[in-house]
Amino acid sequence: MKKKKTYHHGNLAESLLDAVDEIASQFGLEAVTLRACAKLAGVSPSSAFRHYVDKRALFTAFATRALNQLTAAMSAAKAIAEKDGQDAFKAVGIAYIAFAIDKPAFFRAMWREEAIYSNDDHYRQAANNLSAQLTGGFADTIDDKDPETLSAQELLAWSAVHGLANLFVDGPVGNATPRQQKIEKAVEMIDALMPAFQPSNA
Amino acid sequence: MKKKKTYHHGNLAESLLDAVDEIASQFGLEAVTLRACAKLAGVSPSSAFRHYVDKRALFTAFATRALNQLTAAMSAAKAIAEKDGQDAFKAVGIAYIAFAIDKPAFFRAMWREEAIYSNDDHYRQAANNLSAQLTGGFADTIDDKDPETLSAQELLAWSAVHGLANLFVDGPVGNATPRQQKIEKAVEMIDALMPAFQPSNA
DNA sequence: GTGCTATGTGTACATTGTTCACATATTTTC
DNA sequence: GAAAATATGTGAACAATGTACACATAGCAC
Repeated sequence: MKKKKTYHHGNLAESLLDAVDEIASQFGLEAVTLRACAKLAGVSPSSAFRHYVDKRALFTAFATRALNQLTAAMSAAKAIAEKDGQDAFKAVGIAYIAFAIDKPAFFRAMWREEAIYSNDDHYRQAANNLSAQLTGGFADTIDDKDPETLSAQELLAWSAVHGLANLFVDGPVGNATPRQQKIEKAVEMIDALMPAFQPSNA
Repeated sequence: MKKKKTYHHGNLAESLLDAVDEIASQFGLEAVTLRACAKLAGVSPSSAFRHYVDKRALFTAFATRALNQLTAAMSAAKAIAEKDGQDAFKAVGIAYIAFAIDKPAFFRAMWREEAIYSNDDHYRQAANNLSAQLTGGFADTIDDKDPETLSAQELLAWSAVHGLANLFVDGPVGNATPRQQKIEKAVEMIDALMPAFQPSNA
């Protein structure tokens, strides 16, 4: 039940992502260094390049993973809300913001345009899925859809949620505020947003 | 009319900010290196430390400057809108998003929590001013105000605008879209938001 | 002028991303 | 099952970067 002390690691690509996860969680994204990741995975620095062409490629994979985690969290929140007969969008929006609050480094990693290859296929796919999950309550199709085709209301919904998440994580809002109060602020904001989604305003 | 070839530079602190500006504009934030800035300012690398304790401090100063530029742009847009009898918030919101589109590196620099000292006094002040300028149309006081005290509607307004700006700059929205279309999208989004600000929804 | 302080220089060092020739494991092929 | 081919990990090296420090030079106070 130990590490098989084999020369080959067996699952290094994943392990490196776990290392990014670990270091980013504890010390922030800026502290994530290739060498530290390699060390955490118990492997020499240069071995990372067998699995990722770049540090940037590693970050891209990590961003993709984070996007998928957030999408899953939203999906779970939606399922619960629907079962309880509550507003699905509200639940999904709160899940989005809560994720940003709880895992700021992950949230930052998802959108670091200059530090990832944002036209990577897997990354794009994950971003599309996230977009579809968030705006799913609005459109007829929950299918995977391109963020370019969002309606004004869908774009508004995403923007508001995404914006508050960013203001909490990287902005001057709620810096010294405990988590619970931030969530309440988020609920208030989404409540204030609801009138924009009345059928009469379509 | 040349550089006075004096041993002392005379205005290095500012010149270094100009260098960040220049490099970030041309090659992005990630390309900004202390040594490159020093070279651009015509000075040795170590001299930068006489004016900024850190690279991070330099970035903080640059972020502050960028915040003030954005605040000024919003202020100008507001003045024009008021003179023309147009909706002030809409004009200010568009100015915010347009700034992000036109100067993405500057916009990113403003909110890089992990790369700046976000509790620096000047930075905080600039962020407060920006907050006040954006939400000025809502509150009774346009005075400098703490972002913590924003109402739900003010927070919604900022979140929506900030969110779309971020989606354009670092997100999957509008990647291949020409500037003008992004602006139109922004106008649509803000239009969709307006019902949330009706007095009946206060 | 003589100091005092502010500002810029040059050298040096540790850390980082990355490369490359080499070593070792795994898989394929006969 | 041996040999060949391929995949995966290693170690030493390099250039670039942020930063420290002892020193040089400028500007100012008296």
